[in-house]
Amino acid sequence: MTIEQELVKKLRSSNLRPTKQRLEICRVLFDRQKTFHFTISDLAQILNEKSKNKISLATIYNTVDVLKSKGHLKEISINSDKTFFDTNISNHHHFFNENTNELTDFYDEDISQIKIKKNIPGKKIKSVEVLVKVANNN
Amino acid sequence: MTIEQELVKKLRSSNLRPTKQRLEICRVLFDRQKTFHFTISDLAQILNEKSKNKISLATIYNTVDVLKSKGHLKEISINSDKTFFDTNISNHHHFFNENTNELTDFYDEDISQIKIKKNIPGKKIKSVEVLVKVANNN
DNA sequence: TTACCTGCAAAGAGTTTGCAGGTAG
DNA sequence: CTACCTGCAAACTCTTTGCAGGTAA
Repeated sequence: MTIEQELVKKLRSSNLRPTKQRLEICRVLFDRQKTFHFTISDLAQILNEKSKNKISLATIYNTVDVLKSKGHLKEISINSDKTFFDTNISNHHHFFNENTNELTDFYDEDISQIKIKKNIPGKKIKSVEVLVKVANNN
Repeated sequence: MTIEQELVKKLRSSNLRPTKQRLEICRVLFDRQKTFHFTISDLAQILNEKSKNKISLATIYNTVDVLKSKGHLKEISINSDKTFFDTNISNHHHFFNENTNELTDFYDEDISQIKIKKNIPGKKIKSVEVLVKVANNN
């Protein structure tokens, strides 16, 4: 399957018609090697630089929200004025660089096995995410 | 030391004069047995119910921000439209109940020891926080 | 008295919504 | 052709700021 076909499939599986705006958004998000951490304004800026015909913020918000609700994007739990998203939807963890506000992924193999010894009656664990905040040594 | 004196001390150590508005805020935050997780609007609502003379939102934001910057409150990393704070400033972890949006603390003793095997050159680890999302079984 | 504080309202920033015109199927 | 989609602007929510009058020390 070509990348373009995969993008169309992602959109269709989200009940979204593959319009040219949405395909452009999906290319930025998913046609890349490394996972991508972004805010809506990051994404809007990249889209504006890439193509001359600007895509409305409303369309970007709408598309990202639907992709997230369908599990193609993950929202990252970082308190910030803006909402962060991640194209890596697997269960993984983050370094948050307090000096630059940059996020870096890390995986279960980079951390000792986590076992939660306390449980909440009637509740099921949905995810376990570790956020490691780092900063310059000085 | 009486509780009232402790509140005054907290404010003074934050370079804030103990005005009646700020004392009222501090009473809600710190004069309690269990730790308190809240958003600014939670706090404002409690303050408004408690006393008839309403405290301005600006004052609440300002006071909470200073208390946080001085280490008397902690900001919790949860992606939400609102910012969450915690009166428990020790290093600890959270359950986040996706059904009710409620937070519960848990401590190092409730989780296996966490060892980060990957490190970032030139950076020092400031904190390691685990967020466990839970939801109803159905 | 002087520096700091409060409340209000206005301003900002991020996000959502309503609607008229446009496009995929 | 019809249902869905887009862009724009207005609306909304949370948070910050400016300022005139008030209060702690």
